[in-house]
Amino acid sequence: MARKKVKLAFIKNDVSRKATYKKRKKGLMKKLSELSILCGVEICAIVSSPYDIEPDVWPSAVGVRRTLARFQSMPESDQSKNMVNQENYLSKRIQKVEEQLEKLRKENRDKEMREIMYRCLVGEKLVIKNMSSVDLYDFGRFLETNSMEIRNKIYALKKMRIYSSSNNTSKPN
Amino acid sequence: MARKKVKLAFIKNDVSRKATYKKRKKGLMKKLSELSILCGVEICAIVSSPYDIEPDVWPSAVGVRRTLARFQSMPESDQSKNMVNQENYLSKRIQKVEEQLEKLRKENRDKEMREIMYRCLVGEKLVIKNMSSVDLYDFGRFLETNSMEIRNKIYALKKMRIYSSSNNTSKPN
DNA sequence: GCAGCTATTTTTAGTGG
DNA sequence: GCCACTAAAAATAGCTG
Repeated sequence: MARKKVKLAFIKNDVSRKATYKKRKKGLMKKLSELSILCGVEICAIVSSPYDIEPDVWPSAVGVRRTLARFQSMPESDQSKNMVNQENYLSKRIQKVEEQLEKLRKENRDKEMREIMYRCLVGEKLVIKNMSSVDLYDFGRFLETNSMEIRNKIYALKKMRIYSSSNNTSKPN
Repeated sequence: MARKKVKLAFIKNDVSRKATYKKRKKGLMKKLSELSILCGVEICAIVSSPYDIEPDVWPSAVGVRRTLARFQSMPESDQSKNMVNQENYLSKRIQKVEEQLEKLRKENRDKEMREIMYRCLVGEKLVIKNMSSVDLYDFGRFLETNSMEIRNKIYALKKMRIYSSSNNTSKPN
């Protein structure tokens, strides 16, 4: 699903088949994890491939057997309260770290916008011309939400320039 | 993953949890199908949810039993060798996210320094005066490691200013 | 509750080191 | 073979009828 659309058929090329397998297995495991965490459902999966001698199992041999047991309609229940706790604990940590990440990303974006602003003030007219459309869009939004602050800033800067240029002969060269 | 980023945590709202479950189960089944077709591997999955009385299985009850039979016929030690349990999987993700965080922090630092630089160029003399000693130290290091780039930048900026100010009457006011 | 819509996020095919 | 990157493709959260 990228760069090129692939046909839904066995990939003949050994190298790319293996590469695809590894990438997609990873993605699949992530999806399994997300579904079980988001919705609190019991899932198991087994992937037997020629690339790994042993099959990959989700979430664990025990979990698989447990879910299998239910599948075969034989009641057998909770032995892994412990695991659920760990799961909760770890997903909370992920959540926390991802929140930090998100915050930092926002800050980062803001700093970028500030840099662009200053570069404009400094006279780099090309800055905006060379921005990608996505960045331009963001910059527009940034300007909207910060217009007051920026106007004040620009005003202050102009005053400073006027002051400094009337002090020393600012005649270009 | 759309309209809004969702936190990786149990969805408390019953309605949206069910909706998410149905959408994601569909997506998961599609992914399972694609992986098995593209790479010719044997996969099975079982999803037991409170929303469906019968668990959903992929690819079919027969296929599941076949894969499971193979899985169960191997010694237990082998079964758990390749186990991808929540704990391992999630801690790997945490690790990765924390790496991203670190990278972003570095970028952030860099952007701050750039902002300071531009603010200096723009004429805000007070910037440096008001910096904390820690920041000043960092800024010094930033200047050292980027001096060449900065010198070039400043040179270019000076030329631009001269050009633009000799073009339009840059008389203050 | 469910089916369809899209803005947005996430996944991934191809690529180069 | 593995990792990081990026453009393109796919999945999906929140909405609407």
